[in-house]
Amino acid sequence: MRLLYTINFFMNSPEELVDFIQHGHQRYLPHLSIDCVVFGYHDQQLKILLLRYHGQENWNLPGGYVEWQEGLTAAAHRILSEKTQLVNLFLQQFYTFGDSPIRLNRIDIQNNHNKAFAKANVAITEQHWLSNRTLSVGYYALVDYQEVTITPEYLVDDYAWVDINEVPPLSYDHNEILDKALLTLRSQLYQQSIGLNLLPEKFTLPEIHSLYEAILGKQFDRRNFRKKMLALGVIRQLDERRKIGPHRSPFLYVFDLENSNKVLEAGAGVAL
Amino acid sequence: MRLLYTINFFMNSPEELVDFIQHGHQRYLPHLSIDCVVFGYHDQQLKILLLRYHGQENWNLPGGYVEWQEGLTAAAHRILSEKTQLVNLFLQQFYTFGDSPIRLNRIDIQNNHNKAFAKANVAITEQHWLSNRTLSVGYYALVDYQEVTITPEYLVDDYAWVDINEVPPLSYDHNEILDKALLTLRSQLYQQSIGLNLLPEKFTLPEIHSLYEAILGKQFDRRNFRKKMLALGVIRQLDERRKIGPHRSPFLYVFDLENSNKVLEAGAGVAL
DNA sequence: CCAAAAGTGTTCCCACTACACCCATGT
DNA sequence: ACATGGGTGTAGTGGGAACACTTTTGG
Repeated sequence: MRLLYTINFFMNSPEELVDFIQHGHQRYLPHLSIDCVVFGYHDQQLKILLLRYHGQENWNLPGGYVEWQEGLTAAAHRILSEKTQLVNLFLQQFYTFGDSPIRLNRIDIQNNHNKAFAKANVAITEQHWLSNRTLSVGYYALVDYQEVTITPEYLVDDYAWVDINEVPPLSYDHNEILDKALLTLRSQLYQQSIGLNLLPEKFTLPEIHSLYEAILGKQFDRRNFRKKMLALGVIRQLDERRKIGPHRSPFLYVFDLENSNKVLEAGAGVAL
Repeated sequence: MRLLYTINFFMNSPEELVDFIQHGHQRYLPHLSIDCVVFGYHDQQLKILLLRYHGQENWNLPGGYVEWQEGLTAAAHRILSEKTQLVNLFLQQFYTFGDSPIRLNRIDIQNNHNKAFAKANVAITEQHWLSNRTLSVGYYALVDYQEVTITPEYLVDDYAWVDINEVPPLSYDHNEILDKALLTLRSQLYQQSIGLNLLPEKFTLPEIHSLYEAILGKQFDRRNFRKKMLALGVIRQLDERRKIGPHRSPFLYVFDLENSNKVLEAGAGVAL
């Protein structure tokens, strides 16, 4: 059962924004952020969620800061729920970024922030906490595309789901973060119950088939794919069908959680 | 060719220690550390390097802080070279730890530090930079056990190579870090040229066979193991043998770097 | 000659691949 | 009836697992 809550937002008024800029250093750890690569699936395409902040040209991954007394994983969940209203997401840490030039040199960051935060009428100086060098912990999330309701924050001018094959240049090193997330997702595809979070509870074989093709960027034989998924025991066929218009009704399947967990334990897990 | 350099040390005098405690916050990013799990192989056992700091009962993983203008990967290499004198190590980031109680609550840390730094005669207050909440980025390293020369820092009372099956309770959440490192190592064993860094340049089949058994904690059939390694193309048999006393002389093998790289590119890489 | 360790080949089975025709449904 | 998409089985192949005897060497 997936639970959907409506949660409290983050910065949805000019006052909250100014408070964030002026007092954020009292609330958040400096030098550390979290960036989330949110994968969604729709229309046979694998997409990611991008945000564009006020005054910036480039798109960004949704991200945020860690509170002083907050666990890292908890922070990732909070940040994501602030952007998507989804909780109980599948969320996986995959790498911490601290090498690219943008993460060593703070000039561009200061510049960017000044544009983004122009709405607040508060200048971000070189000494300001937001101008600090910041390392970023990358998490990827998997969401059921149709259940996500994006409620942009005050600072977010625009958001978009974009196909992973048509991702524009992003701010900072976010393209690099995305690339690594995608690599990780692909390598973990058969070890984690990936589809569980990208598909509705009941789905058809063609649906999960297309999903795997979209994620891995290649094609699979229908018959062999079904055999493999059943042999691995990650999905189970139901005795129901779905009506899909003027065509034969496909069977419905569900993820077999008991078996999936066994598969997970067997495959040692971690990758790079 | 592996290169061994002697590098500059870190804290090898009371003066440097006091300087570190008093002025470290000017040199290092706060709230962030790096911990390294150094795997070494000897006597058919997989071991890790542990340090014990002055005044502490428990053992620690070698670790350190990131300089303000230093890349994260560079910091990991620097920290490790300060402890082992080895450079050009295989070093792999595997997870960032920020959830366990010790990483949320700074009391114990302050307490520990006061014992450890007693040598310096400088009290670590609750406001001191070393008492801050600290997240840690985990790296694991693989070293050729016989080439490592440990030169303990001033603060390090003792060091030890301990079998991974006999690891005592460590400080902070270091046992958790070790567990995750080991999981990662195991899952990446056939994708990375792991053995390259744990064995001498030329090695016998029984040697690499025992290494794999030690890492994975289970046994493999000699004949099948050889077939698999040769089929994967990661090792190549030489026309030399090694004298090993009153027994048949085993052939020597080397890693086939050309082929290993191909294998690496093929296998998507990342895991967690 | 003996003890200890290394070298080597075959069989079996399962998992993955390739491949094409029939069925169901709504218009 | 037909167009569209879904469902299904078989044969071949290659890689992994199981398995035991012979050879080398120094003492």
